[in-house]
This record gives sequence, structure tokens and C-alpha cells, in this order.
Amino acid sequence: MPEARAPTRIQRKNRAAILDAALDVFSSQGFRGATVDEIATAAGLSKPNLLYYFPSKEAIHAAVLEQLLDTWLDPLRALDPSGEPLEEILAYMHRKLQMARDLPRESRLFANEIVQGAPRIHDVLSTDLKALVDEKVAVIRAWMDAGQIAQVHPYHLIFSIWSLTQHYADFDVQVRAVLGPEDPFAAAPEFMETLYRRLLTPPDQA
Amino acid sequence: MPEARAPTRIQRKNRAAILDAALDVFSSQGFRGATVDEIATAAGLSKPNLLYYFPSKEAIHAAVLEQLLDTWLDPLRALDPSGEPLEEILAYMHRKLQMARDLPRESRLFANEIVQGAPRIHDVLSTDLKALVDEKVAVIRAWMDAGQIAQVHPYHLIFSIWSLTQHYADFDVQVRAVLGPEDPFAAAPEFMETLYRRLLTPPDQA
DNA sequence: GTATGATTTGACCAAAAGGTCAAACTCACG
DNA sequence: CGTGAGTTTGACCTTTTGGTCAAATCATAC
Repeated sequence: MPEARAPTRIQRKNRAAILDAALDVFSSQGFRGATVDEIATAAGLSKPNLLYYFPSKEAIHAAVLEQLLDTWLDPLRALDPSGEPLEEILAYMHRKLQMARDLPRESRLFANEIVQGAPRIHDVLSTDLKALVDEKVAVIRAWMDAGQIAQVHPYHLIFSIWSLTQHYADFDVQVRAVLGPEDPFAAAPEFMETLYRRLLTPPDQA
Repeated sequence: MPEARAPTRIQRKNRAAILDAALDVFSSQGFRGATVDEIATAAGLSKPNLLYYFPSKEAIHAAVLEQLLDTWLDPLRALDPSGEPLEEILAYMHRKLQMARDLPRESRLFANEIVQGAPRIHDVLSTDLKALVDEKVAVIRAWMDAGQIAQVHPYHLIFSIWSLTQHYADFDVQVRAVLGPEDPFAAAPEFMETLYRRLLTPPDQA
């Protein structure tokens, strides 16, 4: 493995190619189903060459996952406590939906990992993720208590946003099989906007 | 493999044990990640003994999946066109939520398969599943046109029920990591009931 | 242009995994 | 209680797979 010194041009190119190829393969086959050879070929490298850049399959997976987690929580982080409550939540939902459309591989990598019990990221979930969610739930609860949005279980509200948006990436093949030629992302935003407006509009504004 | 004649007592017992063990292993590791040895051990059999009952790993997987699909669509089939619209949809949602709670392994097996592109059940999705959904969408559309429930995209309505309910099974580990000791299924039914009542109650009844 | 470190690869290894088979064992039934 | 069908398994085979290594090739700074 190359030293931790300044990476060369070739190192940057190959590392990026490997991570991209690994995202492809891991997201469509899962960790155990992916083979180092397949990743190497997808990256345009030989297997020993790939192992020159990463010491093991585990290490590749960890690197891809770390890179993913880094950006995966950004939409929630961006929820602004000083914004207009309903619009903030809707904007968060739309950002997540964008990510499902634009980064489906990332979503599926994450789904694969969680469905199989999250053996490699359980810690991050119960520390970093939980902390972030707890923080934002406090914000949402304050909005509810102030009557700015309707009272619903805030954690389940967030789960619902995760589940509805990621469904379009993770279950893409099923959604398309049922929907036929219609683009899932054509009607999804409006449907979800309607759903959350009706759920969260406070009673006195109905 | 035993003949297709009347199965013996031992055959029934072992086949059942194998299918149950396979559901365990496939749902938590995916097809490629599961090993025949692991399934055999979980079923209390030796590997050659397991292969006496099923000719291959593929065959076991196919059997488990077929058994699953058989029951997976029952809740939707039971949607009654002559029932009270909103209550019918809520009842469907509750049946799906029950399944997520009571059959999480089945849900995760399904999720694993779909996330990885549904290589083995794509046909069923675009024929049987699509046909069933099309049929029920027609019913829902009629209810909407009659003003008995609010107008929303009926396909996305069904996707939302799938996604919200199965999330509690498929992403169980994440939900619990965020929620802490609280039982996810304690608040989920009420949350979802509220959500769909607000989404679907027709405007003139609001 | 050449020395030096970075990069690449063919050949190889050991472990894991799907599957086979003949021989041994068990069970149900007359 | 013996017999044939049904069941089980130890030993084995082949392929796949993660990973190693020494030797060869390449890039680039001097």
C-alpha cells in the first residue's frame, strides 16, 4: 500500500477508480457477494494491482462506506432550526429524494449493509446517527409544541422520510416493474409533498 | 432427492427445517453470502444430507422465495372493493405492518433480493405483482373518482405503504439504534394511521 | 538519459465453498 | 426379525476466492 505521504497523480486516479468500482459492485452484490476480482476488473486494474492500493477487501469496503456516511447525513444536518418549520421539513424530504435519484448506488450500499444487520456500521448508527437525529428531533418537537406543525411522533416522522425516499432507490427494480414505462421520479415529489403537507399542517390552519 | 411421491414423516420434518434455516441464513446474508454448510448446520443436518433433499443452493433459495411470495401478496389481495374505502386502505396498511413485525425474516429476504436487482424474481414482479397492483389501483382510483378518498397518485400510495411498513423490518437495526429502548412497533401503528387518515380524508370532510 | 521510487503483473498458495458418491445406517412393515 | 426403501455421512473432487511475492515495467526528477 502506498505511503500516507502526498499521493501521486496515479494514486489519486486509481484510488478513485477503485472506490467507484467498489461502490458499483458492493451496492449490487453486497459485501459477501462481491469479489475482489470483479472490483478490480470494473476499475480497469488487475487484482494484485488493486491490492497494492488497498490491503484487503474489507479495507475497500470500509473506505467506500466511510466516504458514503460522510455525505449521507448532510441533508438532515442542513435542517435549519431557524427556518420556517413545514418548509424546512419539506426541503429535507426533497433533498433526500434527490439523493435517491442521483445516488442510488450509495443508497443501495447502505440498504445492503443495514438489511444484513449493519455488522460494520452499527457503532456509527448508535452514536453519530443517533446523536444527529436526537438533535433534530428536539428542533421538530419545539416546532410542534409551538403549534407551527401538527403533533406526530417525531422519530417516526423522520423514519418515514428515510423510508419513502430511499424506497425509490433501493426498490427501484420493483417500482419500475409495477409502474411500467412511467418515470418513478416524475410523480414522487408531488405525492410526497402532498403527503407531508397534509400530515404536518397544524389543525388550526386546515 | 426424494421422489415426488407421498413424502415421509422424516421428509416433511427435514424439508421444513431446511426451509426455515435457509430463511434465516438467506435473509441475513443474501444469496451469495449464504453457504450451504451454514444452512445445513442451522437445520441440524450435514451438508450432503441437506443436498439429499434439495439438489442445489439455488433450489433451496427458489423454494424459500416461492413459499414467501405465496403469502407476501395476501394483504393486498384482501383489499375489498366493496368495503369502506378509507378503512380498507388503513386495514391493508395495518396488515402489512403486522407482517413486518411478525415476519421480519421474510421481509428482509425480499429486500435483499430486490436491492440486488431481483435477478431471480424479476419476472414475477412484472407479471403477477404488476397485475395485482394494477387491479387494486383501479379500485382505488374508482374510490377517488367517487370522492370517497382524496385524489393522490394511486401507485405511489401503494409504494408508500410498502416502504413505510417494510422499513420497520428491513431497517430494524437502524430504527432501534436511533430509537433506543423504545419498541418501534409501539408508536408505529398510530403514526401511520394518522398519516394515511390525513392524506386520504377527502377535502369536503376535512 | 539514467537512477530511483512507484506501479504493474504472472505465478502461486491456502482456505472456502458447491457438489458427488459409495458405503453405512435406520426405519417401517409384512 | 428380516428386507428393501429411505436416510445419513466421511471422504473426496473441483472451482472460486482472498491474498502474497518476486520480478518486471514505468514515471519522473535530476
